[in-house]
Amino acid sequence: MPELPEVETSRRGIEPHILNRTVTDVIVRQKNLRWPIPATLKSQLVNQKIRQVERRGKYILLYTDAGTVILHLGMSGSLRILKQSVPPEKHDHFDIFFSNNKLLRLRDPRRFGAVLWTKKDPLKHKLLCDLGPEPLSNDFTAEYLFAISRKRSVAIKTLLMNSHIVVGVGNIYANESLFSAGINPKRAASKISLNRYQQLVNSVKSILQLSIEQGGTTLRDFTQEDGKPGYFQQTLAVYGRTSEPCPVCGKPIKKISQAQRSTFYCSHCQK
DNA sequence: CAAAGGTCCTGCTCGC
DNA sequence: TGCGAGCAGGACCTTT
Repeated sequence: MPELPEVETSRRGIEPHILNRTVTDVIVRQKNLRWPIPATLKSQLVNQKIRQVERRGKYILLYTDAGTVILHLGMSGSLRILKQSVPPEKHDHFDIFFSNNKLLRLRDPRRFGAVLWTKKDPLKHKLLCDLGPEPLSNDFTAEYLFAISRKRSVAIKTLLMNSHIVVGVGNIYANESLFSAGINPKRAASKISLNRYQQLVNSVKSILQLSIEQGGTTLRDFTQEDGKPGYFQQTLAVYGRTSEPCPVCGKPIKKISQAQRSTFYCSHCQK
């Protein structure tokens, strides 16, 4: 489910319910996610107040005075705020209970997500310390992408999805951004001009920003039991549209595989 | 061989 | 030769 817009929307959705609330209990039903949920998490977290709810890339960070919970939603994870009386379902692996009779519940059928705990600055954690810039920040520029790509033979789409280059651009938005910028996803990253990188950076920023705004409207109420994401109902130009007409030129959208992910593009509009 | 919104890890090649 | 960077492929899982 989650690309950056949904992770950010999830962060915004849970924040008002848990900020400054005290953890009263932690329940782990299935500890085997991407990595095991630490056995000591409950003893570390209970009685702590959530001091900040932040995001770095697709990681959500719950800061307390004792340490920080690092959450990742993987491919299929979602977070809900629920009353404590709501019974868990099959893939509800992890709950944090709060003093306001609510709980934060992680559901993740494929279990590619993660729940970790660190006592040090989470931005120095192994998984976070080498991440690239936030795509919506001023650090993500055409000059940056141009410079970092000079010796890269990988396809631009693969580069764009590399979280060590820039965080938060998942498969949907890599496809959509490249279409919007008119760049062929197979093009070697080293063979793209500064001007075209400017187009790409503009596209990434505007598409992610729009998606966050849409996610914000559809995911606003996290207290409901079915907080289903809806932002991807938005009109996508190429993603998932194999053989459909390109919205610009009408030629059929092509589907190929790159780095074991599906790529959708228009061979006429994207060079 | 099915594909799905993620990304870490391993092992290889290449260039200095 | 040794070393690091870059890269491809495999791995992790369940559901439709």
